[in-house]
Amino acid sequence: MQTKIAQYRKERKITQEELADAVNVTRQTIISLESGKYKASLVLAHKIAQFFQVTIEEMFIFDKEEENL
Amino acid sequence: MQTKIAQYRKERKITQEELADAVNVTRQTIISLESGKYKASLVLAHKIAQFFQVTIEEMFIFDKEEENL
DNA sequence: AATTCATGTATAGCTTGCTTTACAATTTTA
DNA sequence: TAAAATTGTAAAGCAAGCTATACATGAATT
Repeated sequence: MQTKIAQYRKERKITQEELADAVNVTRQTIISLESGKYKASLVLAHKIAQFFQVTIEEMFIFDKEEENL
Repeated sequence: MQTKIAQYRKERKITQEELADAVNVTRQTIISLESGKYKASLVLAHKIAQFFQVTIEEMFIFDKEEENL
């Protein structure tokens, strides 16, 4: 899974810490998500997408093993 | 968090087992999601939403503690 | 009434998301 | 260039998602 978190964050000139605070997780969590170390939970994904005013599907890009069809 | 999994599943006359097989988890997992025992992972949420041809946001309803605003 | 199908409960165990802390490296700014 | 801000790495530990298995209940069909 890839995410556009870093991209959107930089576009809007928001630091990892600001984002972390906004969605109520630690900076470590943001770093790990951005670097692909692990995947966000559904609720966190929702919070992040909402913060950037986009849908979850727009923010997180699933790859083929993660699809059904 | 609430989900429309059971609702959509019944509407389309799909059994828990069929859904479980379709998204590659056990029936237990579907039961637990439907009964609110725990929340789906992002990838599983995506698979389920995709199976029913809806967005994640349409399938999963977040409550206020899970929002930012 | 007996069988079958769909749903539900319970539990032990593995994996992974997330936290916390501490420290290192890189970039920015004064 | 020195200080400050931002990003990164590492590791131990807790909590939660998910599996696997086994058994119970209820509805539907014959």
